[in-house]
Amino acid sequence: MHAVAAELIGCELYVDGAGGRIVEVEAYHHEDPASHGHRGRTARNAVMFGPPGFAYVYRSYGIHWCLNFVCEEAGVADAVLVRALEPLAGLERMAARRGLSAARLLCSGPGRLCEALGVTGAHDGLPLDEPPFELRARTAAVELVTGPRIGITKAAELPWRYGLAGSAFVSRAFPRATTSVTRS
DNA sequence: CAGTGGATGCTCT
DNA sequence: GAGCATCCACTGT
Repeated sequence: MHAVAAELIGCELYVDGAGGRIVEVEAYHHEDPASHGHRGRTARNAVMFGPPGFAYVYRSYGIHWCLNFVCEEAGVADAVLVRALEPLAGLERMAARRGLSAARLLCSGPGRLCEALGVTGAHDGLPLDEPPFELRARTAAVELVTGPRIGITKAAELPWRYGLAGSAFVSRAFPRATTSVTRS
């Protein structure tokens, strides 16, 4: 799961052609109290318990949608929350859906990103390697930043938030940033 | 800038 | 009935 999180930074994600480079994600482990999968399978999190490579989409605070990548084999509810993208394609459609034009704010947050890409509960359980999704692996090594996850109360100290070092499109700056370089 | 509070709906206790 | 893996507008410096 951490390997998947680190691997996703720098990849490109599109939904119906709109999207960009993944610059921020968070890892959620099945034994992690902050994870939706921690308390066992329910109607909402059922997709987390399925095979990897599928989208787990849930409603957040009654208002926003959040998109996760399911990791690990079926039965192990690990997932990676996609928190921010650097917009690269479909800028006009994303701006229209967000009611904004500032590229900076189009996809810099899990709720914003889903609104910009048009991701909703209808995408829950869909495979991420087939339309409307498109996922492109990165072609070069990237420099990673890690830090505590955002907006949670349980296990808030775990440094399981991953970012692309120096990106202006992360949802929030990484405090006390420690960096590391991945392989491509 | 930083900090606060409201919107809003669904899931789980 | 509480508690959210959020965002935005508004306040006061």
